[in-house]
Amino acid sequence: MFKDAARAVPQRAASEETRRQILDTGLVLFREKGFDSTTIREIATKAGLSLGAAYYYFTSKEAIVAAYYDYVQTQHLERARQAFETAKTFKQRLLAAYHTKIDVMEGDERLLRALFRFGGDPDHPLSWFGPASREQRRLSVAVFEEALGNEKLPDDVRSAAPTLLWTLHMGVLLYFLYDSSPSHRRTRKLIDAAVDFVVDAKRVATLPLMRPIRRRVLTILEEAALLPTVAA
Amino acid sequence: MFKDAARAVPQRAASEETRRQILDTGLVLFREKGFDSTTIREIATKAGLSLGAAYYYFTSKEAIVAAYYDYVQTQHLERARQAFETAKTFKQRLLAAYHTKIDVMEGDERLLRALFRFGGDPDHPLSWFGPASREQRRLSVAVFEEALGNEKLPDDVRSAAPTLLWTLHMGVLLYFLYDSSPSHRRTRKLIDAAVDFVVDAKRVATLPLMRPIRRRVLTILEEAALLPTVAA
DNA sequence: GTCTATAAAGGGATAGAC
DNA sequence: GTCTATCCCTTTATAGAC
Repeated sequence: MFKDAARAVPQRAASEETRRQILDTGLVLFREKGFDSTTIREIATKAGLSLGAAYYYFTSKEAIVAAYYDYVQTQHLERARQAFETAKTFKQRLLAAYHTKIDVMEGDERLLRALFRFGGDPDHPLSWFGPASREQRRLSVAVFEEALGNEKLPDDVRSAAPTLLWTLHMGVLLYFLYDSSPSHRRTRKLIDAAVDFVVDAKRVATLPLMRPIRRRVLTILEEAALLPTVAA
Repeated sequence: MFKDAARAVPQRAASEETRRQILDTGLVLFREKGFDSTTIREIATKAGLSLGAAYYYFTSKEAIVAAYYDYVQTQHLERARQAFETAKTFKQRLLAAYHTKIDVMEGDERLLRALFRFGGDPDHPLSWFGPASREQRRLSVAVFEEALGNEKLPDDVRSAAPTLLWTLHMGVLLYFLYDSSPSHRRTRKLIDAAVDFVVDAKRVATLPLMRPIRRRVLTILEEAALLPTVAA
């Protein structure tokens, strides 16, 4: 994830091994004790390395968490695709897209909180919306693009939908982070309800009658640069 | 803002003066150099005090930024109320509520980014949604409650609206933080467009016909604990 | 209650030797 | 690639002046 997540692109297998060692150790500790309470010194020691060595592989503590999100992204795409194969309806595909994301992240809340922490600050390289994380975001949005499949949609909706679904997904993640219900039941329920809403909204928004209103809303969002621009 | 924003409730006027001195100096430096690059040592020195004195008044660096948000809150309420006095329509009141918030914060983006940074992490005392900031949030929502004025609204809408408007306001703030257009023109335009949308949405949502759908959506949000519960 | 001076623990990040 | 040493910072703590 993000610029400088790794300082070195390791050349040898041994080096790749060391990197993985630091990452895994770091994740274990982050999960156990949270982000703040875990020190790089501790990670390095537990991984059998010196402090400096850890910094050779990761430019900062955050970079370790960022690398974790790369993993989440890969996993999400993989699991979602798998689910898409058997999902018949649009609704089922949407449900799969959202639920698989939570599946991947379940158990890692403390870690994710650390990640989320830097998201709001545009100055920060780990910002959710900043230029440094563009590629990450693109991959994240792409899953929702795949979820649309070959659903018949007006052009403007098709081009806006992935970003809108991704935005909803950010909201769900935020909810997830605060959700202390057993097995994240509340998050699961919220996803189900949200997907129902999306399906309804899609039905209404794609009515020919609704085109002018829809265009007006989408134009506002485009002008605000909140959506990729549609060719007029 | 938040628990422990100030360690001491000052007793003497002189002491209040010192506190203000630290706060002001801190804000100047934060604005100039950002949050990370400013040290408490520097704040203390420039304010003509010892390091210990700074810590006597503020438990942490964040606490200084948090104190700034107290000021934003106070200013927002004051300016919004002033604008409400001359605002005739619902739309004008909404516009006032959103624009005055930006008015107060304009020029302080770097500072706000530092604040925002901790918002997403529920473990953090400065979280936007956590229990520690409950009172702050209540005050922040209250402005939007006042914006509703004596507008005629169904009970369920009236009780949900302030929180919904506040949520929109959080979105606007996020946009604001990323908005580098001159004079934040884009943010201003977005607010105008969003308020138009809200006014339309209100019109539609309060149609007697829409009651069942409205109830369904509000119930989902209530069950997700995203809204204060309405008496059935 | 307000503040100075000072020390020390602890951790992020970096420089430079090997 | 890896290590040690070091810097600088936050934060806590303490002793005492006024």
